[in-house]
Amino acid sequence: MRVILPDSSELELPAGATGLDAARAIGPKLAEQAVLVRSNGSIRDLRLPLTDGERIQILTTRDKDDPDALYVLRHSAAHLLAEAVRRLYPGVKIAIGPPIDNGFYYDFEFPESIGEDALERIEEEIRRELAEGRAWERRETTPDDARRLFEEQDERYKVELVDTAEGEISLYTQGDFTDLCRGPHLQDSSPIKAIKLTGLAGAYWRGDERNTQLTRIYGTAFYSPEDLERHLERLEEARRRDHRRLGPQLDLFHFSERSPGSPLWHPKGMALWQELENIRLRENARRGYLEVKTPLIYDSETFWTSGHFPKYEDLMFKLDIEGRQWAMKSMNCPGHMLLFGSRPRSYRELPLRYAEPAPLHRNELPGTLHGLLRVRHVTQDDAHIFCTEEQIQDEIRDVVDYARYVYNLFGMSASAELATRPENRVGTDQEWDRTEAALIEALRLNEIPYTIAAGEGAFYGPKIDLFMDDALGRKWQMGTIQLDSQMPSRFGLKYVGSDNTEHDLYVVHRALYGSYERFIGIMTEHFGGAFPFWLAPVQVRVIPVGESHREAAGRLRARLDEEGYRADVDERDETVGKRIRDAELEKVPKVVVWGDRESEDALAVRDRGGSQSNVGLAELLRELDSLR
RNA sequence: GCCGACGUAGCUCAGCUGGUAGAGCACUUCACUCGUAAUGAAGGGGUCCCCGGUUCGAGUCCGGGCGUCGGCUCCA
Repeated sequence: MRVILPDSSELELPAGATGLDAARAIGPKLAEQAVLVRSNGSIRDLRLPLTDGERIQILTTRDKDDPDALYVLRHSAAHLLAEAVRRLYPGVKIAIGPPIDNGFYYDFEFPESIGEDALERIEEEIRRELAEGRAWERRETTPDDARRLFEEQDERYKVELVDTAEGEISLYTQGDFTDLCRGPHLQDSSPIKAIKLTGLAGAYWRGDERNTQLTRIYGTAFYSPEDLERHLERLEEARRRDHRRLGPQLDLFHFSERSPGSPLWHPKGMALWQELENIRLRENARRGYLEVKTPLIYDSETFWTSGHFPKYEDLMFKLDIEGRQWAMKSMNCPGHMLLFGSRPRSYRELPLRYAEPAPLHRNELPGTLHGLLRVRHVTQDDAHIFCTEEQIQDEIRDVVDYARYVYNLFGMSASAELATRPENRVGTDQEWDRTEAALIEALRLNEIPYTIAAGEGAFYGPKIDLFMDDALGRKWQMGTIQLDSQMPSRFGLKYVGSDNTEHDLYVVHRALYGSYERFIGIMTEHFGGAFPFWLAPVQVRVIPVGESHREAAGRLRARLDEEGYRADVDERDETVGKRIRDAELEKVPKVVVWGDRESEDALAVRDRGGSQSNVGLAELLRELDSLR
C-alpha cells in the first residue's frame, strides 16, 4: 500500500504498516522523535495501522507548539500522574484523565482526602518516573477481558467506563500500570521535558452533582522547560490584568463583605458605566427602542405565572411582608409582560421594543461568585421586542447587527452559539422547530460564524449567545438573544390583527453587553486597565509644575470640562516626576504639564507610555475630538 | 451547594516550634516649590474575619460560621 506525505510525495509500505513503520521508512531520526500521526485533521496513535492512499503527517517532538502534539504529550503526562498517585496512595480509585486546554487532569477517589501539600510529593514521584523512563504499550482487547482486569484491581470507575464504552477497547501499559484508554500516546516519556501540577479541585464523576465527588488534580506539561516558563508568564500577565485586582487599584469599584457579590461602584467606575449607558441610549433611540421602567419587587404569583419560580425559586431573593409573599426580580420579562398587557394591542404597534437597564438580584450560590463576572446584583442592558411571527426574522437580524456594531466600538468581533431545545422545556415540538429555524436563518443572513449547542436553550425558547475574543485571545460570552412564545402566552398576551381577530405574540429577549458589571470586568481585562481615550475614567490630567501654576492649570481643566472631557488637576505637593508616575500607574491617556514654559499656544502634552509633544490648545482640542 | 487553599493596618505582605504585632506603599503634618515613572523627615492608624474550645497564656492549636481564591455544579 502507499500513503501520501505532506509534500505530496508517496511512500510505499507493506500492508498493515503503522505510523511508526512509516516514520522508520522515512528515517531513523524521524522515527525516534515521532509522537503521533495526523490524518485529515484527526489524530491517531503511532502504533495503529495506516490505510491505503491516506494522506498523513507525522508530528514529532519538534512540533512542540502544535496543539495536537501537546495534546498527546499531556495525555501521556496524565497517565504518569495516575501511576504516581496509585503508588503513593494505595486504595485510590482512578477515574478519567484527559488533556485539556493548557494542560491535563486526572480524577481520583482517595481513601482519605488530600491537601495541596500532596501535590509536591506526587510531582516528586512523577519526576522519578521520568528519570527512570516509561514506555507506552498499546493493546486491544475485548470488553470482557477489560472488565475482568479492572474488576481484579477493584477499579470500579474503569469497569463502568468499559461497560458504557462503544467500539473497540484499548489498553495502554506503562511500567506496571495499565489504563483503559483510547490514546493516542507518546512512544515513551522522554519528550516530556517539563511537567507541573497546578491545582487540586473537587469534580463530580461524569460531571453530575448527584454522583460522588472525586478529587481532580490539574497539571500541565511541555516539550521544553522554556515553554513551561512562557506558560507561567502568560498566567502572570492574566493575573496582572485581572479585573478584581485592577478594579480596586484603579479606583473603579470594590466589594464589601456586607453584600457579597454586589460591587460598590466608585466615581471612576461609574464613568465607564456612563459611557456604556450613553452608547445604549443613543443607539436605542436610533433603532426604535422605547425606554421603560418597571418595579423591582413583585408578588410571588408573578413568578409562578412567568414560570421562573418552579425552576429558580431558590436562586431568588424572597420577602415575606404583611403575610404576602414577594420576590425581587431576577429578570425583567415579567414587568415588561405586564406593561404590554396593560391594554389591548394592535398589529399596528408591532414590533414594540421595550428597553430597561434594570438592576436584577439573583441569589447566586456562594461558590459561583466571581468578581464582576458573576454577581448577585446584575444590571442587564435588557430589552424585549414584542412582534408577530412574520417579524421575527427581521428583528433578530437587526439585533445581531446591533450587537456587531457595539462590539466593534470596543475593537472586538462577534461570534455566536445557537442553543437549541433543552430537555426540561415548555411548548410543543412544532413551536421549537419554527423558532430554532428562525434563529439559524437570522445568523445566516448576518454572516455571523456560529456553532450549535444542542439542548442548551432556555426553557421557554432557543437562544443565540454572542461571544467576543479579547486581547489575550480569550473567548467571552457577552450578550444573548432569546426567542420566546411561552412568556406572552403565560401572561395571556395577544395582539389584534388586521383581520380583527386575536393572534399569538412572539417576544425576543436580548441583552448585548450582557450586564454592565460583566462587560466592564471583561473590558478592564481586555484593555489591561489602559482604556482607550474615549472610555478612560480620567481622560486628561493637568499637572501644574509649581504653586504659581495652579491657577492656569485650573483654567485649562475648566476649559476641558466645558468641552465635555473628564479632566482633573493633580495639585498635590509632590514632584512633577512623582505625579507623572502616578498618572502612568492610573493609566491616564493624556497628561498636560503646565509650568513657566507653557502657554495656551504651547502646551506640553504627554501620552500614556511616555511620548511627548508640544501643541497649542486649539490643536490639542482637535486631537482630543478625533479620539472621542 | 460540593472539594481544596487562604483570611494580620486602606493596599501588598512578614510574623520560627503558643509568650502579648511589624515593613513598604497609601494617609496626616512639616520642610522643600520642584520639568516628564517614586524629595526628605516626623506622625496617626490593628476586636490579627467572627463565635466557641484547649491552655497560666492563642495572630499562632482545635471546632463551627462568614468571606475570598482555584475548580466542580449552576447560569432564567
